[in-house]
Amino acid sequence: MFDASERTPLNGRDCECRSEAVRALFRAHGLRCTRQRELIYNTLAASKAHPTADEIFQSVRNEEPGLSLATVYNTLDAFTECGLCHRIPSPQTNGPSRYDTDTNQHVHVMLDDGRVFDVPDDLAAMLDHTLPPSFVEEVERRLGIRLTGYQLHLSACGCDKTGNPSK
Amino acid sequence: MFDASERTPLNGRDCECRSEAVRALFRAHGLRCTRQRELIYNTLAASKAHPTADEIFQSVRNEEPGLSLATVYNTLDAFTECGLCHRIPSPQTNGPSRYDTDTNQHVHVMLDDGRVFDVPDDLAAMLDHTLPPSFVEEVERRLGIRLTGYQLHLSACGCDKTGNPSK
DNA sequence: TTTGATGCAAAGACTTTGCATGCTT
DNA sequence: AAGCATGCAAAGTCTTTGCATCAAA
Repeated sequence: MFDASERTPLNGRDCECRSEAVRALFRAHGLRCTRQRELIYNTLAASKAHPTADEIFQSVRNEEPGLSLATVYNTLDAFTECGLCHRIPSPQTNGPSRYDTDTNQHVHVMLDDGRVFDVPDDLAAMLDHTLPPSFVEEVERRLGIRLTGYQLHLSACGCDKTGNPSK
Repeated sequence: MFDASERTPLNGRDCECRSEAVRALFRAHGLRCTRQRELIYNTLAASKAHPTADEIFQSVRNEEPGLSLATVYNTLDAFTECGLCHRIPSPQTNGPSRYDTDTNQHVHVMLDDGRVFDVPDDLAAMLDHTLPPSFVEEVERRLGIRLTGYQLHLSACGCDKTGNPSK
């Protein structure tokens, strides 16, 4: 989609020369355009590893040494708030949240070590992704709540070369 | 199952008179029997609200004023470790984990405010709970991991009297 | 008696917030 | 010029850990 490595080598202060597509995306979502936000967005979008706030921070810091971790958190909040990314809470206690610009419904696998993978779409298609409307209605009626979404979480551990669970 | 309110009124220091069933359960799971653990287990098992460590702490503190929050955490870890309960990580950032002695597979609804409900079994039965074996095999093969479990999480918000989403 | 559990306080991981300054609009 | 974003440090929430003491096996 937007690849951090595609940005111009004009690593300067002049924002106007930078990825107009991202800036348009920000405007469309009511976000101000700042250099920090662009870098953070590009880094997040370029990764398939569902990076943590700190991982993004470390990565962007190379190009933007003054960057603050608080800004990364604030920015990711803003993105999440306006639908530009999803926050994936950690399944571990005190584990860091992870972020994903792919806001389409998809299935995540959470590893015991905290990593998160996407299940490839062709595999996910083997599952029935739809909740029966009657189920949704009944749950809402009986629990007095309004369902807003759902997620299938697979749990897993990594494997060694022999295919046996590691760790 | 085990109801805290069913315990004998001998609220004394003599453990031998207390719920032998729970003590047997602990032994069967390789856990030492202590007054604190019994109280914590009974309180957790008596609740359907998926209480947090702190909620359990507050509740047990009435009968066991010396109880430490650290002990509650340590105990819940021990329970979780040996399969006596499940830990439900919070979907919120910095939100407290919740605990559940019902270790059967069941569907949870996570409210935006952090509460967790069980979906009644008769409703959950409307869903197909099984992952196709071919799906599991393919995921394991292509991602190089070993699937250990899965969970369907519904997201929801509470409703006001009119059935409209609240908050 | 040996080993593990408890209580306390301190530390730890992650995230948010207050406030002065600076950049966007 | 007005208002939101940034950076920094401090604070906040939840959880874990070190250590001396105590209870269970």
